[in-house]
Amino acid sequence: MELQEAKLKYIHTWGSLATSWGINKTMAQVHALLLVSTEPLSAEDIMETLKISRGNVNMNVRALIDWGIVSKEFVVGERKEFFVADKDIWELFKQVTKERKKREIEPVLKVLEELQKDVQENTEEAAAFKKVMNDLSSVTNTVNGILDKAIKADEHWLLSSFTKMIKK
Amino acid sequence: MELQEAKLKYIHTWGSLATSWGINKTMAQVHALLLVSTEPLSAEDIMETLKISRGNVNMNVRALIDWGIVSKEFVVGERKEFFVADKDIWELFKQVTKERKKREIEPVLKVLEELQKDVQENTEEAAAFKKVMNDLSSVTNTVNGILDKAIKADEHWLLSSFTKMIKK
DNA sequence: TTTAATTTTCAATAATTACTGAAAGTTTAA
DNA sequence: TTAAACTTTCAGTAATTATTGAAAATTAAA
Repeated sequence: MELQEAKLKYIHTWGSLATSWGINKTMAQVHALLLVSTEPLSAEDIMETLKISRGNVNMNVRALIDWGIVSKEFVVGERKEFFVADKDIWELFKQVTKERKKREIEPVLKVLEELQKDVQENTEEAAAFKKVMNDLSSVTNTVNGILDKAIKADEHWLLSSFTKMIKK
Repeated sequence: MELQEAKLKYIHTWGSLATSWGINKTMAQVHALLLVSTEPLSAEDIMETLKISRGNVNMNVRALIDWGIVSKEFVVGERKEFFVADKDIWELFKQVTKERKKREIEPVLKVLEELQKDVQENTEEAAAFKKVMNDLSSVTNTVNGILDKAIKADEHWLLSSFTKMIKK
């Protein structure tokens, strides 16, 4: 397979996979494009390669910057902005984890705790409900703690720790 | 807060949170409803509580069964079907993890490996591309392995192993 | 069998989400 | 300054995804 063909295949595959992860297709494609680019790309470059509008590029690049996985880069002699994606995949994983944790897990914990606290009733049914809320909190907290450690870890450490843990 | 009110609040909150996880809102609400029900529920019960159509109930209950987190239950003297959700939250977490792994992670690995293999070119650019694909595979494989262990673990073991690991 | 109860399917439609493109806003070079 | 280059915004529209509801299929009691 030609390199360019492989790059495009990666970009398009990534776009469709993203959908199942609850991530906007175009956002995933823009990120994929920047990830396999050797050079920083301008809005025009992205528009042309992905065949999307300027507005769409702007919105999605902005979202990627907001997620902390793409940054602006200045190119000498050029007035317009260029964008790059960090090529360190472990960093990428950690950053995405950090953001999803903040956006998608922490709000869950808040609601679960609130619901347990607010029910005063002392019936058996209320106890069962509180237990479910409590168990949900407990599992979510465990996962959250593990993700916290992953975010702070370097890849090698994480891998080796898990290997040890798993062998036990 | 009244117990019934709290249950409804949980059901609705869960529905909106699900959206950000790439999960259908109604599917999440049906599951939440079954999770906080003390009794098995019929399609009618679900229709009334969530104010949705019979077709919608049927499709989403079916999907939940397919995910392995809801099951049919027969009620003596009743001809129609009733549904229940397993109340063990750790089991729920493992089952969801298992399914998402199968549906959303394993296909990624397949594509990444394919793309590395298929590029013959020996330029510097091709090497860079292969490195990105390889790093993506490597991180994904690590995560996949961890999830595999989690799926087989019981909650207490996982929690204590992680605690030990983290303290080190 | 027949028929009534129940479940399933799926075309039509509604709701949601994403995208376009042009106008408004901002920046920088002359 | 001013004007060209560039970026941002957002109302309108397109594309996608979810839901309805009624007809078809299935099941089981009479």
